[in-house]
Amino acid sequence: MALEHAILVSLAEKSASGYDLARRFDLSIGHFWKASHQQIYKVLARMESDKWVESHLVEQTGRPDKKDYAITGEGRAELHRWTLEPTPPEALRSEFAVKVRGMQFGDRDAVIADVRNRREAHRAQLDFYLADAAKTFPDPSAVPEQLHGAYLVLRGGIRAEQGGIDWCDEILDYLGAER
Amino acid sequence: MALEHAILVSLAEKSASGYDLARRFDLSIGHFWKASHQQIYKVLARMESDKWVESHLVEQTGRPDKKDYAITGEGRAELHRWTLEPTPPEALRSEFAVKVRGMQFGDRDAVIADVRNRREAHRAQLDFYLADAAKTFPDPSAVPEQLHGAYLVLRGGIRAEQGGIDWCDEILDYLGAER
DNA sequence: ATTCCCATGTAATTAGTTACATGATTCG
DNA sequence: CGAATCATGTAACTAATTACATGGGAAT
Repeated sequence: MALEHAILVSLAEKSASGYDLARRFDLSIGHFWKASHQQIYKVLARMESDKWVESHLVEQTGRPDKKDYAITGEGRAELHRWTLEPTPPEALRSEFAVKVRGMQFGDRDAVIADVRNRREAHRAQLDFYLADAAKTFPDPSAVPEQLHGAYLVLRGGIRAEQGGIDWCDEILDYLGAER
Repeated sequence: MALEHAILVSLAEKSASGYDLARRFDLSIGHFWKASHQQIYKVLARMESDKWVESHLVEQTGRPDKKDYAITGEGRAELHRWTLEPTPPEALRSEFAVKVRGMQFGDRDAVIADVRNRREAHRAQLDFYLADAAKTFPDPSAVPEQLHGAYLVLRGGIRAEQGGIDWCDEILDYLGAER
């Protein structure tokens, strides 16, 4: 499982509560690894019993207490060990592609509407990434080394979204539909 | 679950045994929806009890008997109904992206080797797709209508692999590594 | 008044993976 | 002689989703 490692990366950058992690997974990290808060709490508990992370209770007033999780030495060692392993090819699962493939057996107009929809979603995500890039990395040639990974993943996100838009455009053009 | 619908699309194109489907999922369809034979047999059984497919036994000599599965009228109706639904955004899970993001906490050379590896895998897959496209769709402007979906998905595959190569190249260049 | 944010979880279910099992035939 | 292909499954396990649960404070 790689959710553990996504959490380790996030905690190595900065300690956080389960709730914080869930929000991070809704924002930056979640764009290439989705996880629900239920899943995160469950995995955090296992990681704590494995000594990869440790928590301490932060008492708060006016809002619920929280547990702050920090990565341990063992967690950092595991993270390092993990980068030495070759990454297995990931199992693609695109319901959208299945639908495009099967459009002859369904409603052509509905599938075209779905493609337009998807195009808009890609465009919105691209705008979000571009804004993030402009703000966080105004000068790509002057990114501090510890942010190289974050920069390159953001670049990957931008490429993926632009690629998604281009494919949707090709589909719409090919089918003679309006964009 | 969308494995059902991927199977329905495949069976709508042509009847097949579970074993045949498993091979199709290793080849064309599997490039955007992976499934193991165990999973396929399990889902086929459920689909048969739901009356989406029906099977009949084909006795063979010199090799094991098999069950040929065919889509039913109800299965076709379900497939059509499914195309009317908006496709939910899919949950991305890219362990590779997590690793790139976390490379500062690991072994830089190992991650670079992993990127090169990934680039080669994309290139091999791209070659496979390009050969398939040249053979199956020599003239993209003359694709029979019932193959439009297959053509467009293959185009999507080509775009995705090329995009993957380009991203790997950007990473290697940015890190000052040889391609 | 209602909804959103903060914060953490449990329970039940479904989906998917890994390991195991069988057995004839064909190819190198 | 050993591996690959054909063919279908079961069993055990892990991962992920969905639904449920609680409760104060802040904002509209």
